[in-house]
Order: sequence, then C-alpha cells, then structure tokens
Amino acid sequence: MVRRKFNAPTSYDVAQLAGVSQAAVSRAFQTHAPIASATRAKVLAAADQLGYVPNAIARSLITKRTGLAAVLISQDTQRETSEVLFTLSLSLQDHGFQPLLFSVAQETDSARALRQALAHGVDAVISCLSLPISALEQARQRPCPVIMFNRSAPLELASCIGTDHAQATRLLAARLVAAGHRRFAVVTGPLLAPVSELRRNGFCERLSELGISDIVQFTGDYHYESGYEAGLTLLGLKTPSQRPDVIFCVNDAMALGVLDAARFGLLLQVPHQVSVVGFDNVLIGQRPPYQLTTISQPFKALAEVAAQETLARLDHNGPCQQIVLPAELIERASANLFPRVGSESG
Amino acid sequence: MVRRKFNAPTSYDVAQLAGVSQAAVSRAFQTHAPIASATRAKVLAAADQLGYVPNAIARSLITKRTGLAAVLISQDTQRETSEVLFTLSLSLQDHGFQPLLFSVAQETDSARALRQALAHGVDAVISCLSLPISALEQARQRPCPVIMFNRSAPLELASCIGTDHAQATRLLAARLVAAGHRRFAVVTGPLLAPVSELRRNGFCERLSELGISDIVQFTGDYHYESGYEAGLTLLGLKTPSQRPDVIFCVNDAMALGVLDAARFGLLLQVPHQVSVVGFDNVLIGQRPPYQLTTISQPFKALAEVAAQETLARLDHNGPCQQIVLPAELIERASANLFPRVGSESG
DNA sequence: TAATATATTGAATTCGAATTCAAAGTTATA
DNA sequence: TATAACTTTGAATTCGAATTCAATATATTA
Repeated sequence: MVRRKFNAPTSYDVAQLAGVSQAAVSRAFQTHAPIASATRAKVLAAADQLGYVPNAIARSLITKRTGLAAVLISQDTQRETSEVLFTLSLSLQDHGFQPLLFSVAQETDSARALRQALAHGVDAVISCLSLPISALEQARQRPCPVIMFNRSAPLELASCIGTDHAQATRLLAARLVAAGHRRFAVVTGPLLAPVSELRRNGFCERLSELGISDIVQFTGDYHYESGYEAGLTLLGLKTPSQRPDVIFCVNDAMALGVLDAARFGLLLQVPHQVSVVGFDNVLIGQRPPYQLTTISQPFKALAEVAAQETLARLDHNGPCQQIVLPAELIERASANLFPRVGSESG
Repeated sequence: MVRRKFNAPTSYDVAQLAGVSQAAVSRAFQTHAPIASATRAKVLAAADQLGYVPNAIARSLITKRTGLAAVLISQDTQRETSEVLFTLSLSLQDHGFQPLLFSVAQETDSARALRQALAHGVDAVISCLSLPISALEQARQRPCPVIMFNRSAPLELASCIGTDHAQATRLLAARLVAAGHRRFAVVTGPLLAPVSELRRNGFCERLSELGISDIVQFTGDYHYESGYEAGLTLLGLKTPSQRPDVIFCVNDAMALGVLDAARFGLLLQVPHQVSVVGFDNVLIGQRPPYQLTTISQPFKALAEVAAQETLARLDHNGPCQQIVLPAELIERASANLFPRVGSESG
C-alpha cells in the first residue's frame, strides 16, 4: 500500500484514470498548451472526479513563479490603513497574486522581513515600509521586483507608487491662506517619518512662498493622544491673540485629538475660534461630532496601480516607474475654508 | 555559460565551494541532522560567502511543509478588526508561520478561498469566515487543520477559537436590568450573521429569563449609517414614554450611529434619556465625544491561542479543540450602569 | 588488538508538475 | 497520391533540497 503524507491526488493519478500521460494532464491545466480539446476534456473530467488540483509547490519549483506577492507592513502603517491592506489584497488577487503578509513591530525591521520574503520565493514585494539600499539590492539580484507603497526609494532599485502628499498639502496651504488664515500651526508625526515629512514640507514650503514663515510646530507620534496633547499645548496660551487660527495635523488621528482638546479640554468653538485639518480621511472623521476637514488618499487607485505595476515588472520585464496620484481635499465643518476665488496652482 | 532564471546559488554551488556533497549542505541547515560540526562550519562559511539561503519551494516539495498559514477574511470581518489581523500575523510569525491572506468580498466566497489556500499548500487555515461542511471535509482529507476564529464549525472538522459572545451579552443584560433599565431595544447585524446572532441571543435570552420579553429589534448591517437610522427609528417615537431607555447594538459602529442620531438627530441626552451600549471596543468609542460603553474581545489572547492551536494540531497531531475566552465589559459614560449589588451569574 | 558500536558521509532517489524533444498523427498542398 | 506543414502525444528530464541507505571513518569495549 502506498502511504503518502498527503492524500491529494497527483497528476499521475489523473493520467492513469484518464488513460493519458502525465504530460497531458499538465497541459490540460494550462491555457496555451498544445493539447486537443477532446484530450483536455477527458483529463478535466478525470481530475474533477478525483478532486485533483495542481500542486502549487511543485509547479513553482519549475516555473519559478509562486504567485505570492509579499506585503510588508508595520503596526503603524497598518493602524489607520486596514483599508490599504484590504484594497491591495483584492487588487493583487484579481491579478493572480496572493498576498503574503510580513508584519513587523518596527519599520526598522523591514530588511529582515524582505529577506524572509525572498526566501519564500515571492514573485514581487510591495513594501509599505522604507527599505535600506542593501536590502533593495538583494532583491534586485534575484531578481525580484520591489514596489514601494507611499515610500520612496532610488528609482533604479524599486518602483514607487504613492500619493502626492506634498502637492496636496501645498494646495491646502494656499487654500487656507486664501481663506484668510494667518497664524498656522502644524502637528507632525515622529521626526524623520517619511510621509510626515512630505506632508509637512509641502505645507510649510507653500506657506513660506506665500510670505508666512513663523509656523508653530509640534512633534507628535501619529496617535490620538499626542494630538490631544498638541491641542492643549498649542491652544492653551495665556494670550489668546497669539493662538493659531488653524492647526494642520499630518494625520487624522492627531487631528481628532486636537479637535477634542479644543472643544472638550479648552471649550473653544471649532471652527469659529480655531480651524482643524487632518490627513487620511478616516471613517470617523466624517461623523457628526467631528466633521473633520481632511485630505483623502486614492487608495483604491493606488492599490490597483500597484498590482498592475507588479504585473508589468514581472511579465514585460518593465522598468521601475514612479507613479504619484493626486489626493483630494474633503471639506467639512472643522475648518473655515471659504470658496476659493480664481484658480490656485500649488 | 549556465543560464538560470534565478541567480540565487543552490545547494550544489555551496557544496562545490565547500568541497562536500549536496547532502552535507542540506544537513548543515537542519538542526537535528547527523553532521560533524567541522563540516557544518565549512558549509555555513561557504554559504555565507555565496549568500546562499535554502530554497523554500524545493524544501516544501519534499517536507510537505510550506510554513504558510492561510488567513481567510472578508471586508466585513476586517473592517473593524485590522487589530485582529495584525495580532494574528505577529503570533503566527512568532510560531514560524507566515500568514497568507485570502480576502473575499462576501463571506459566501469562503469555500473558494479555502480551495485556493489548499492548492497553495498551506500548512493550516485560520478562518475568520464561516465555511461549508463540504469545504471543511476537503481540508480534513488533506489533511490540513482548520482553526475557526470567532466562527463555529463541527468539532470533528475544525478547532474553534473565539470570544464567548453570548456569555458577555448575558452578563451585560443582567447588569442593565440590575441598573434599573426596563425598556430594551437591540440593533443587530444582517440576519443570520453568526456573530450577531450569538450576541443578540445571549442578550435577549438573559432578559427573557429576567422577565423582560418585549424587546424591540432593529436589523442593521453593521455599519454606522444603519445605526444612525436605527437610532432615529427607535427613539423618534411620537410617545416618548414608549421610547427604549437602553439600546444595545451588536457592534460599536452601529452604536456610534445610534449615539449620534440620539444627540445630533433628536437632541436627546445620553445617558440621561437613553443609554447606548456597543460591542467591540473600537478606538474611537473611548474618545470624549462618544465615551461608549462596550464589550472588548481579548484579541491578543485569542490570536496567541490560535497560533498555539495551529502548532498543536500540526506537530502533535492534536485533536480539534474548542476554546472560548471571556470578553470584558468596558464601562463608560454612554450608559447608566450603576454599580452592581452582589454578584450576578449570567 | 580485534570486535563491536557509533558517527559521518555521499550517491542515488524522491517530491509533483512543467517542459523538451522526437515520434506519431492529421491536414493541407502540389 | 506524395509531400510538406502543422498538431498532438508521451518518455524522459528538470527544478532544488531532503532523505534513504550503504559505505566509510571513528570511538568504545572486550
């Protein structure tokens, strides 16, 4: 008696039942293989009867394709963005890839995650984490294409798909100035957090171009609590006339914190006494108690582009591309943002 | 010139450089293989020099282990639970498994997802989706252990790890009655949604045991908007005396909707005129504008248990287990929930 | 020292599907 | 009808590491 660890039938079992060779079975399950349709029908019938499905492991050993796409994320990048992950998953699946998740506790563990992904034979890597050059070079010599998602990298080493954070905050800055705001404060993420930097720099540079340079800054950590603290600090001044009349937070979680600090902590009127703007368009921001003005990233489109880029890099051996998509300003009641007059180019 | 699609060195390359056989290389990378430590050192040095890492695909073909654990989720099960996914990922990774994600648009697509997972040769399946018996049987005959996460299944076919939803809502019901509430309303998820049923049934059964049977019900869809609608419907009665004095929603998203409908839509005082309770303990519920009383699932513990159960089923060929962990009541300002007198056993 | 037990070793085989290649079958053309 | 051109087929090989098994080397015991 043959004793297999797996009971799953193999191509030989199917071949025997269908009265053909193993090669025929293999061909029956491919789209462009030379096989008579009658033969294929016989094979598929036999396969169906046995419940046969080609073994993906054996297949990848010879085709060098696993159908796996590594997705590198960290707790932080995932926190407000299960939306990203889910959208990305669906897009990847639609294009024939299964997302293999590599979660790291800290973004600095990204290199190890990449190495593991390569050992698993993934066809491509989609990284929501920054990666050191050395890691990117390891991937290239495989070769295994890397697609950075909202992160940057040298274009000869990886494709970069992302939102145009800086452009979005440039437009926001101009819009706020046009609406009459003059005293600005910015709440950022941790120092050196790449996305935080992009958003802040776009905002501050445009303000500076418009002649506003004394911008109060507060360094937060992306979380609600640090936003709350920022709100108390920035708005709880002895001399109210010095108080910023608008606070821009580089993400929504902190903006919600600022809002609550302003209203519940300091009993200020929003947006009458202070305007608050966030970035991310999290669900809760659109609810009645918050009505947060914010910027929305085109995640669906980005995920779709990332999946397509994965295909392009693999199938057509395409070059690394940089693709940035514009974000959208969502106007709600948390900010005075009067209708703009004329067009404003950031 | 040898032309390989992958440039990665193989065990033969390492063997040649180290002056040993391919078998020796293979053994050098295993923990309990018979090999002299001097030989292993030679091999590892050569491997290091070439940047060799064992090819996981080839290894799995013969070992029948891929190190992959499928995680089945849907948009709904993921919506409020990126926490689950992340915690689960970390636990699985800690135990040597890499989570392979299968996202489905609807829970009814779960069988197809399971079939795909099996074709990918996953070592185990962790399903946050209900699965039809036929699918579970396919998995068993592999054999590939299945662990249901907050879903039920016949215990001879799958392990079931989950929160004790019914017990939690039973305790809640008793607690609300003890606090003096008498007119109850329940907002549920879609009809037949398994978790929604567990939560509602526990709640209603306990109320019924305590002599309260006329409980108003509203069928929602788990989303904020349906909660808002529920709030308007349940609380916007012509005769305020008929109004429920407490509304229990089977998840937080709907509870937030009810809260906003009560306060902003109908200008009612919470919890003075109506108490609202949810389930899930989403982040935003703990913020000042909501202060939602809710029930918190022990996700970290559940994820850890699920990962351990995966190991137990695989390595020790253990039997399917059912493990339920208690949930915790989080008391906040959205509900009148006076200190209980004496102990209450649900 | 001889005999036995133990530790290491490498050649050959295995896992399961895809692919190569030569042979056989089929159809189209002269 | 003979020939060329194409289609279909299966035997054999391949992918890369793990394992089996017989052979060799080393250590232990009598």
